[in-house]
Amino acid sequence: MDVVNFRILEALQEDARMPFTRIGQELGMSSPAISDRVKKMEDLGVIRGYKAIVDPKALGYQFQAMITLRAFVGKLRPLLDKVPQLREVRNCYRITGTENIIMEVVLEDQGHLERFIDLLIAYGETRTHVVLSQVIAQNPLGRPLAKKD
Amino acid sequence: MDVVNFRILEALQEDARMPFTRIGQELGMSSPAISDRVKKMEDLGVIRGYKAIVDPKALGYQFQAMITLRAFVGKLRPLLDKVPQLREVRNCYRITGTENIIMEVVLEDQGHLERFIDLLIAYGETRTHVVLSQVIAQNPLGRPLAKKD
DNA sequence: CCTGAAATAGCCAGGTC
DNA sequence: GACCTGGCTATTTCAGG
Repeated sequence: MDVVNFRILEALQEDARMPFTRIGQELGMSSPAISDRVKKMEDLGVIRGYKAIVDPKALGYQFQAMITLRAFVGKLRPLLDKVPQLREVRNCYRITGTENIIMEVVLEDQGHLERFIDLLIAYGETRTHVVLSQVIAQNPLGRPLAKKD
Repeated sequence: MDVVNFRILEALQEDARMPFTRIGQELGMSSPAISDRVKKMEDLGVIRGYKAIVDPKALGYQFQAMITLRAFVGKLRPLLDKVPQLREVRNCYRITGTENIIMEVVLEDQGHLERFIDLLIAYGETRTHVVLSQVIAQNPLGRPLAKKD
């Protein structure tokens, strides 16, 4: 993980479909060299995949929300098993603090939001924060300053 | 936005580098047809880009955290202006509720976490939740059920 | 939306430092 | 080990229908 790899990561986080030839041009390298490095980063788990970023609003999801949940005793495990089946959940984290879980969800309308919360209250006490706007979205990960290869 | 477009979105959310030829094969269409549809979805803002998904741990970020912040009076605007400059912030949302802001951050170590919180307390009251594990990561967006094209 | 051709890009040797 | 070049294959892109 030298500086070249971080330049490659930077490019691919900005546009995952950018051709290796062009990345190579900007770095003064050939495309096989880039390809080798990318494959190695994929194998090492540094690169976990490539995803299209889709706008929920454009698909008809009127609301986005952050929901924290404090699980009832014995209900955390069942919830963790349930969450992967919920299409509304885009991201879900186990966290420290009085709440156990925080998830980012997309909802089609008010009724959908209500039904979703109803579903959750079987597992714990929830707190819902409707998203007003996204200030930063998928900011690329840079090189850790403390990192000494 | 018909069912074909949603199939394409599904594929590209799973792997943004999947060739259009292969997507076309699975849908019984030619690659130019896929290309046209993708370009149209990009122009409409449905597809906002393509990003490599990078593992923070593999880069040397030891902590990930969700931080909520309740801004002091007159401090929300300055914070919103500041946030885009912070490399630690991967996502940041304005939300409803007693807190105004929630952000997802990556930190290199304990000291980094401390410095970052110190920076934030100039703007408001913070609550930090260290991420223990990510239960769901970047779950693909599906077709809204209520959507009637 | 298709086909078919042209331009690009990715990929597999083999060779160099 | 990391990189380059050359040639082959795959993919994208562009035209016309």
